[in-house]
Amino acid sequence: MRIVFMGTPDFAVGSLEALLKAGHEVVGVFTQPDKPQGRKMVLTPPPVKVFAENNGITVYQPTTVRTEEAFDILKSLAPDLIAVVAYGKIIPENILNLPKFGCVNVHASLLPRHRGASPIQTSILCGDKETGVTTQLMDIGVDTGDILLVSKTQILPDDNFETLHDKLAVMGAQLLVDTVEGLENGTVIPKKQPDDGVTHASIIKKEMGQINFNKTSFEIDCLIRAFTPWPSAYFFINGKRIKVIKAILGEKTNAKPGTVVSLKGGIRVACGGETSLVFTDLQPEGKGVMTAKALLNGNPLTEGTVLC
RNA sequence: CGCGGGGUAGAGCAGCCUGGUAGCUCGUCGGGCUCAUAACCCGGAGGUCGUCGGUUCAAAUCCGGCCCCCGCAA
Repeated sequence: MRIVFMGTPDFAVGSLEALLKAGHEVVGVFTQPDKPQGRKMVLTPPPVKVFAENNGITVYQPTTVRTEEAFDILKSLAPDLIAVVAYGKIIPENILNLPKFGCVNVHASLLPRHRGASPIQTSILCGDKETGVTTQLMDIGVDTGDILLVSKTQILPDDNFETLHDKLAVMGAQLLVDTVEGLENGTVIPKKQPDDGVTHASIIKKEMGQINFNKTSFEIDCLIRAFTPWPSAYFFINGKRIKVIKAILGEKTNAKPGTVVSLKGGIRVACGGETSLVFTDLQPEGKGVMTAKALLNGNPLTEGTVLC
């Protein structure tokens, strides 16, 4: 099948690769423009662009696809289907209606749950036990299109954004190939999304990573796992930001939330609901990731200190 | 030229301003104590102080170049 692929980050690369391996003819790739990145603000191409170029596929990087120019390009590519995976732009109606099989999107949640920008983080943040990937036939709304196929998986207690992201990227790639095949031979029937169970996953802001010790240890642990490795959950010691990379749930305590109750096996802090959380791996600003024990070697912290 | 922290023993840090003996906590090795211990006591090993050059009788420390790591911002 003639396919135009739209996608940007790592998450999308596997899907593009899978389409190629499945023997589809990817006639063009749309991805976000190169952006300055990192400490030196070096102009960096998105992962999908790098992969596409290495495979000899023409890459287009319009600032927006809401132009006649972009539409004309797509028209001339004459795709049977457009595959959209974490592209980062909203596709206008005229493009949605262009390909014979429409625009198929891979979304990293079980729609209609967690529609929107950050399904992976939000599913962990909410403490979901189960998640997955969904392919949908895109319509005008954000992630409101008819469901094509679904693939489920568990969220393990020690899954963080990175591990879950990688897992879902692989599942998503396979699901996309299956979906395309199913549409082609007519075995996949679009199904309207149910009206109940709709939730939204908002854009992640760094401030959302600040730990509120009044929440329960489970809620805080979910925040840590959802935000690792980016943008990280954090708190402050003497005005210095400390990122929490990893924590484990601790025993009950009736100490005031935020109080350091023990330094054995990690930094054990009292949380809301008489729970406690043990920070085991942390990263002070300007430093690398280190174990709680290492942090304590050079930064004497006493039991009873109240963090915020 | 975006802002900033840092590179000293296996780990985390101090020492640098006010040049001259290499320090602390943890780990590690050996010994001791204890019913016992992530406990305690005694003892030991382990460092070209990121790199190159300069100043000096003398540089971890002062000066200049370079490499690398990280936080913020984007």
